[in-house]
Order: sequence, then C-alpha cells, then structure tokens
Amino acid sequence: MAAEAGVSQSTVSRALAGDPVVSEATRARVFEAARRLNYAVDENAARLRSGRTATLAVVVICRPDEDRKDLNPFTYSLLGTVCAAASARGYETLVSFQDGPENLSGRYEDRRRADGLIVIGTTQNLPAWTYYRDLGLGGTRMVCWGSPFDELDWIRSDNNAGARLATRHLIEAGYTAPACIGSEASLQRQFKERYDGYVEAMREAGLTPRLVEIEEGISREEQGRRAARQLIDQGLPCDSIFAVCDEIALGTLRELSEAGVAVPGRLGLIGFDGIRASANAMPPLSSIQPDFAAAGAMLVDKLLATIAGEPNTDRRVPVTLLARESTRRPA
Amino acid sequence: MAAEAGVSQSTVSRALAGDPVVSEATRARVFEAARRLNYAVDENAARLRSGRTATLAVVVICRPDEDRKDLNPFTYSLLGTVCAAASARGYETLVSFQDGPENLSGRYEDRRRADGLIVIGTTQNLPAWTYYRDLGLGGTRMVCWGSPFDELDWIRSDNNAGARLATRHLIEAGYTAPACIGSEASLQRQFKERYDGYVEAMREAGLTPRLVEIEEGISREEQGRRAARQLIDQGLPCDSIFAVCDEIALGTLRELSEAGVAVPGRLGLIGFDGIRASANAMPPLSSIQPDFAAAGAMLVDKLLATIAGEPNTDRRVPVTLLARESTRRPA
DNA sequence: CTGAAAGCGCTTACAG
DNA sequence: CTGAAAGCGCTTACAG
Repeated sequence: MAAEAGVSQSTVSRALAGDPVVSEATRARVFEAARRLNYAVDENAARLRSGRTATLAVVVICRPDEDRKDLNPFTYSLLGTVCAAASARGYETLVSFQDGPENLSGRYEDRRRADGLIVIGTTQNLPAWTYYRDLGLGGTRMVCWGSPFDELDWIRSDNNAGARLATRHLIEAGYTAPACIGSEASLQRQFKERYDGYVEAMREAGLTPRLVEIEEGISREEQGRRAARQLIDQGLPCDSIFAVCDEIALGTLRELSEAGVAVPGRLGLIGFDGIRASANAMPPLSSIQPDFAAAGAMLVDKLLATIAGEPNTDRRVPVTLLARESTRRPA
Repeated sequence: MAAEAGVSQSTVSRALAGDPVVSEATRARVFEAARRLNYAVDENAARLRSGRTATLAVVVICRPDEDRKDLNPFTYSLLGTVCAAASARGYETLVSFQDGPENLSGRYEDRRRADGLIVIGTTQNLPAWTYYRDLGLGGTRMVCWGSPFDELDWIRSDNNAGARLATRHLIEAGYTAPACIGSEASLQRQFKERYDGYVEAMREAGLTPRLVEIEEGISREEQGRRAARQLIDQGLPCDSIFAVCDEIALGTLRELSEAGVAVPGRLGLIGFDGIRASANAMPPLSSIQPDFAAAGAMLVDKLLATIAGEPNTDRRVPVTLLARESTRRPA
C-alpha cells in the first residue's frame, strides 16, 4: 500500500487518519492508491496500537427464557436510538441480548472490545442487574436504563412530570375518579416515580388517589389484565385509569374490552411509554411518550462523558402527552 | 500475568484459549492468576494475530429519515433472534442502523471488524440495497433478509405455504370471496410470493382472485388504510381480506373500524408476519407467523457456511397459522 | 507438556 | 511535511 502510493507507511497512516499535517497532494495520492487497492485499515491493529476502540457495548437484558421476538417494544426502540446516537458520535455498537447467568458477560472493557457499556432492557431480571451493578461498582464504565438499583449512572424518563401530565389530562377531560394501575414496590423504580406523580396531581385537584397494585412474576400484559379484572369485580370504583406503562395498559384495555366496558365512555384509559403498538389498539391508547431520540443520545453522551472523565448531570428524558381516543377530549 | 502464574506467555495463552495440550494443573494455576489479576485477553491483539474476529456485522436498513423508534417491529424481532443465534454460536454482533447514503458503510470485512455481514430491514430503500448488492457482488460475504435483489444469498419466509395457509383458513371459515391487499410489483419480493400463494389457493377452491394493489411511497399502515378505503368505496366487493403483511393489515383494520365495518362479521381479515402488535389489535388479528428463532438461526448459519466455504441451501423459514378473532372460526 | 522467538498491521514519538 | 523505528499484546510454528 505504501509502495502503491509512493510514500512511507507512516504517511499512509496519517493521511487516512485525517492528520492535518500531511499535504493535500500527498493525501490525494494516498486516497487514490487506497481506492485502487481497495485498501482499508485493519482496525484490530489500529486499536491495539492506539488503545482506543471507538466502540460501545450495548447490553439488552431479557427476561429469562423470554422469546427474543417478544421483548417490550420500548426496549427495541431504545436500542435503535442508542445505536443511532453512538453512530452519530463516531462509535460502533456491539450489541448483545442477555438473560440467564450462563450468558451474562459484560467484560468488554477488560477485553478491549469497547470503551464502555450501556445496559438497557427489562427490570424483571434481578440476577442480571445485580451482575451489572457489581461490574459497575468494580470500575467498568457504564450507564443504565431500567436498573432496579440507584448506585450507578442512569437515565430515566421524567416520570414525575409525565404522570402529572397524564393525571391532569384525565381530570381536565372531566373524569373525577382516576385510579392508578401501578406499583409502589416494583423493582421497576420508574413505576413508583410515576405513581408519586399521579398522587401529587390528584392531591392538587383535591381528589383521593386509588392504587391497584400489580402482581409480580407475570408479564406486563397479564398484570394489566388482572388489575382490570380486580376493578371490574369491585364494580368499577373509578371512572378512568392511569396505567404506569403501555404494556400494562394494553392488557387492561383487552380485559375491559372483553368484559364489555366502554372506553373511553365508561372508563378513560391512559398509559405511559408511547410504544408504537398503543397506536394500533382499539381505541388507540392515549399515552405519555418520552423523547426516544433524546433518550438514546443521553445514554450515549453520559457514557462518553464518563469515559472522558467529564461531568454530565442530565438524567431525565423529556416527555409529552399523546392524547388519543382512549380518553375523552378535555372540555 | 505470566509471572503471576509462574509460566510463560505462551502457556498463559494456550491455557486461556482452552488448548487441550496444557496440563490440568497448569490450566488451574493460570485461571487462578487471571482471576486474581482480573486479567482478560486483549481481543484486539488476539484478533490481529489470529486473523479471526468471531464477530458478525448486522446491518439494519431503515427508510430514509425514519424515526428509529418506528421501525417495523418485524425487523426488531429479527434483529433479536439474529443476535441470539450468533451468540449461541460464539459470535458477537456489531449492529448498525443505516439509511441515507452518508451513513451506508459495510466494509466490515476489509477493516477486519467482522467475518461477514447480515443485512436486514426495510425493502423500501433501494439505494441502500443497491449499495449492499454491489458490495456482495464485490466479494463481501453476506446474507440478506428483504433484499429486492435475487443475486445474493437470502433467507425468506415460506411465503407460498403461508399465503395458502391464510387463504385456505378464510375459505374453510366459510368466506367465499377473499380479496388480497398486496402487490405483484413491489420491491418487497415476498409480497409477490404471497400473492401467488393466495392465487393458487383461490384457484384450487374454484374462486376468482381479486388483488387490491398497494400504493408505493407511503408507510405500510397507510397502504393498508388506502386499500381498505378503496374497497369501501367500491361497496365492499369481497367478504374477507388477506393482507400480505401485518402492518398493512393493521392499517386496513383501523380504516374498516373507523368506517364501521364489522370484523370478522362483515369482513374477515388475516395478515402475515405475526408481529406482536397484531395481538393487541381489536379484534386481535389473525396472521401467519414465521418461526423467528429459525429465521435468525438460518441467517447466521448460512453466513457461517459461506465463511467456511461450505454449502448451505436452506432458504425458507417455516410458518404457522395464528388463528385469532379477526377471522371467523372454521365450521 | 512448556518456552523462546517471530510477527500480525498498525500508530506515534522522534528526527530531520 | 515525511520517514525510520519501536512497540502495542497477543498466537503460533518451532524446538525441546
């Protein structure tokens, strides 16, 4: 390659790396030769020598034995925006889906495979999150979405603002008894934050909060179904529902629909997360949507700041109201 | 590290790589030392020296300017199973989402970043597929899902069998005039295969096929909506619909639903792809589901066979019928 | 079964 | 602005 361009190996390297010190004429000659030979830099050698990997590892935590095709679509959307944000900043992404203890492995930095780690996915896999917490405490650079722990760097939706937005939307639409299907105790800490926001908005409106606590150890959809069943069995002591995530809300909606409860007539319903499937529900589900692109960008930027040893205090992804047909329109 | 274990560098390498030639006692000593020092092999150096990357690149083609969170969920599910299959075979996955010409880059092999390439994603981006076709013709080892071209290795659903399954399901349920919302000309060649299967099943039942051709250049959902609108405007000259993909079927369902057409009473509806969102539709959408895990495994296995220079003739992913509420039950 | 030595293909001080 | 040289941390013949 150096021979083809008629320069030294060093100059080839500098030209291709965009070092401004090489002359324009030389650079052109080198690029032309590279094109002729279909030459590309061996990244293994480059990375070995330079010590930089320009790669971020993205770990998606799954529920044990969960079918890969059935992951929460929220997770997939977040994966997409994380990879896009990394790419926009010149980083490639090494992606893996992990569930059981036998395939947990986050030693990307030690192995010089990546400069740091972004961990996303289901909260419902405590052993996996414990493994990654310990790794992070051991010095691996990482940022999380959905960790049940607070020790490590994380990014989350602005859950308080979103829950207040949802609750006020119900109240402004004329509902006077919004209940919340959610949890104070779930490993998914965002649920508690959303419930707290709901409680605050209710109190401010002079209304009494009502929580239907979800059951643990079953799918989100099934949680929504069972909570709806419970409300139906109690004779529907509410006129609307704020469900703390869309997957739960979709289960709730199906159960209500099968029981013949009219939405939004008899019961208004709003979820949280703004997943795409909520638009396909009937009626289309109102929701609170985080800015997905911002979420991906914030995860990547926080990790890059950590790697560079710079401060980065952004933690909350802004959210907006998606008012669709599962809630009445405000008067 | 070698000092810590009291052996040579060569022996450390052999022990950690699992070379059966090293004695059990030595291996144990090396592993113990690695644990103490928290040592991990520098993969850049290992890969440089050995020439193997144990990595597959996975490229997801997006529609230009498409929001990363709005990709067809089919694509995300396939991404998940591809990564899982690669991981099960000892390969890591370098994932990137590509759309515009400025971020098209598939030179993973040249750069020694990966041993080969799996390309999936939307068919609706001809420049991207053209780029990858040329790359493949130039010798890059790759396998595709969704390419509008036939030149390269590909894996697809068993579209003929699936379409026949769907059509016969409608006929057996008592529908006598199933139409097809699909395409003979779409870049998505799978649509033509599905239409052909529909036509065959219709002919075998002595029925006359009817195609509602989708419009190009709009989203799948919008294609479904417009086709439904067209049928409604024609006074519904059919009693059921086979839509060639779920995203189209969901658009169709929404349009029918807004127009007050009862599904499955006035019109039966079945889609294709078995995406998760179809289960959340109201009524839940019947569909043809490819075996996603098999799809991911077949893509990876075909690529690994190509890399190893071995034959691999598997191309068709088996499909099954998902009979849900959008079609009447067979008598 | 283990060790000494070569070399994978780069980047980067250092020198000019 | 360019080149000669060192060396990143491994793996792998080769020798014993």
